[in-house]
Amino acid sequence: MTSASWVLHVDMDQFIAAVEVLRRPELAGRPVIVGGNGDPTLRAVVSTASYEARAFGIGSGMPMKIAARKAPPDAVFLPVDHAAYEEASAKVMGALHTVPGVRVEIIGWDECFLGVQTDDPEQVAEQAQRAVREATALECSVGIGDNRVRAKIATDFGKPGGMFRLTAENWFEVMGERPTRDLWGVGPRVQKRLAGHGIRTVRELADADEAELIAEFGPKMGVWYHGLGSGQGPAAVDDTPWVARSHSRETTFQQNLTTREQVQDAIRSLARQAFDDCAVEGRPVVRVHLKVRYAPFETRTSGRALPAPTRDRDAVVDAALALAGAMDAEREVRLLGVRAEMTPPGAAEEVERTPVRGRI
DNA sequence: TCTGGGGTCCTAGGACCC
DNA sequence: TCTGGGGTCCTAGGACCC
Repeated sequence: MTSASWVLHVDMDQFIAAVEVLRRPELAGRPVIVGGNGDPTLRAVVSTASYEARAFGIGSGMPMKIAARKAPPDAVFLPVDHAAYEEASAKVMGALHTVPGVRVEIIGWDECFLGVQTDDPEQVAEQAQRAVREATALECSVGIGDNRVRAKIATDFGKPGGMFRLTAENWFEVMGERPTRDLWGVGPRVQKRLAGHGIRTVRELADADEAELIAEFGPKMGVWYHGLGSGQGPAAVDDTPWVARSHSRETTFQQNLTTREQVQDAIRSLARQAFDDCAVEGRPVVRVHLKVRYAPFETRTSGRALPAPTRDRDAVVDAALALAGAMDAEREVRLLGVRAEMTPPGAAEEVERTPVRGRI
């Protein structure tokens, strides 16, 4: 007998908030909001809100000031504690590796794909949930699909703590009448551009003229979006360890920077940190990017190749400063970011890439 | 009403080469 | 009257995801 190939998407429920509640059981049942340094009067955004907080309309990505306004009196604001989440994440991924027969592809702190050959994917999903629960006392949801796109989208239908199967068989029944925005990889911009062609639902996207989509989005993304309408996507799960291509450091200033000296000092500091992150990996830096958010809210980015790959920190700092000079950093600045891009991993064996934004 | 910090990949268009 | 055609490299910027 031959068993079928399945993709499972495992997603932790309210991961960061759950980790916090785990070490402070007295917070259970209360609205918990984690973001910035925990002070909701400062410029920062919410990393995760517990389900109790979400009931008040608070969600991740929301400014902490707004969250504070919406939150009830018994809400708890906590600072982000990366080390704690990394530790919990490692335990979760370790537990998933113990599930028999699965390949694990980690795609974030609280998310991964499992690849498995089986005739009973629900049973594997249950094993995964049990393994995670026993190792960490945390809950997760599982999406089961015949490819990555369907598995990923399925997960939301299983939340919290459950599972859902989405395949070619029930795709249109489940997704057909939903807005294109519900598709993984379609954000507000693309949703709008699709609407400009009269495409509002998933089914309309599937039925759209591919040539029209290619004209709008280009040869790769046009074809990709069209396929996305019918839930098409890659099914491979790759468990080779992820290799970073770049590292960046970014800071939002509580008080806007107003002088050239302030801006240059900040860029020097950020460039050094970004360089050091690359140096830890032992790979030279080939390119520097700068992101500047001017007051009130205009953002500009720019990048420049270094004359040659370098392990010299000062060369990277100088390149960042030169970019700043070219970017009119005279104006009032509220955010700066410096990204250092490294030589590509294994530049020789360039792999065929899936054309999807973000990490699929 | 006020918008983080960490990433990846795609497209357009100009420069340059043959 | 118009100003090749194809390829590659680079910069700038856009969009998305967690």
